[in-house]
Amino acid sequence: MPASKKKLSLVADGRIWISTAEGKLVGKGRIELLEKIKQYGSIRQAAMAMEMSYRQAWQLIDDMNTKAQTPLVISTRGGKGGGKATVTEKGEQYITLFNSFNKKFQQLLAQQTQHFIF
Amino acid sequence: MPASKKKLSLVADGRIWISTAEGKLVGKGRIELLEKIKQYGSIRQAAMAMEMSYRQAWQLIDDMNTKAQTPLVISTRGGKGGGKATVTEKGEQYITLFNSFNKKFQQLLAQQTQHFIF
DNA sequence: TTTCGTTATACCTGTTGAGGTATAACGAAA
DNA sequence: TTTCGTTATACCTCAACAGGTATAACGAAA
Repeated sequence: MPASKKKLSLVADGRIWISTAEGKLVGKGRIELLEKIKQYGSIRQAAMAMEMSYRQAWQLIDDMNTKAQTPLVISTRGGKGGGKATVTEKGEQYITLFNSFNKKFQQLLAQQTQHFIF
Repeated sequence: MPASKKKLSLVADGRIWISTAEGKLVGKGRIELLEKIKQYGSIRQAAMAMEMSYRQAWQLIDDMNTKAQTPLVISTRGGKGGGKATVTEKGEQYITLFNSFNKKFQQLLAQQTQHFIF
């Protein structure tokens, strides 16, 4: 088989998220951010772990807290350690909800990709 | 219920496409474009029907034809009517393939959205 | 050989949004 | 009251991209 006619492999791909009427609430990146905040207790450290600027992380959190009725992340500044951030119970719920949704989606992608093999 | 606490309705949302190693091959918009070309036999008229510039439509088609081994659209210029465009058999196959994939995806979204009602 | 509507392609420009930098605010602990 | 690391927020800039405009190429029909 010549290089110019190398077999074309097709892959089912996509992205998912959970929306409110105001638009996107949580997707893969935001959920990962929540998980890192839960792990480190700090927005800054979570951002660093994801190789994302603090500014960007903060904006994502602010957007989530604005769109959801209940804050998903609560943060305080000053004091020991300079400040901290914690994921609320509601935030945990979204993590669980999205991961379950995403698992089913990944299964669909894998299944469909199989169908693309002629 | 005060307006500030209006019930938050969550929706499972997302986008899907079929990729090659070179990246995105076809998604919702491109498939719709193929269908319009099939309908009108003209890139320009298909673009107009989708309220898209000819330029953009042409770029999408060129990208599809480049990434797929076989052209999905064949076009000729000059002659009666100024030129024309037809969707190839391969193009038709992608329309069918994607629409089937998309149907299952839409079912997943609907099903998941049900789960979001607490 | 002129007309016509389309395909094909080059070029230019404004915008928007991603991202960095800078700095104020904060409060517990020392 | 000083220190410290974080949260919170303003500001600026540059590149990438979307999108329009312009124009060449084309060939059947009149």
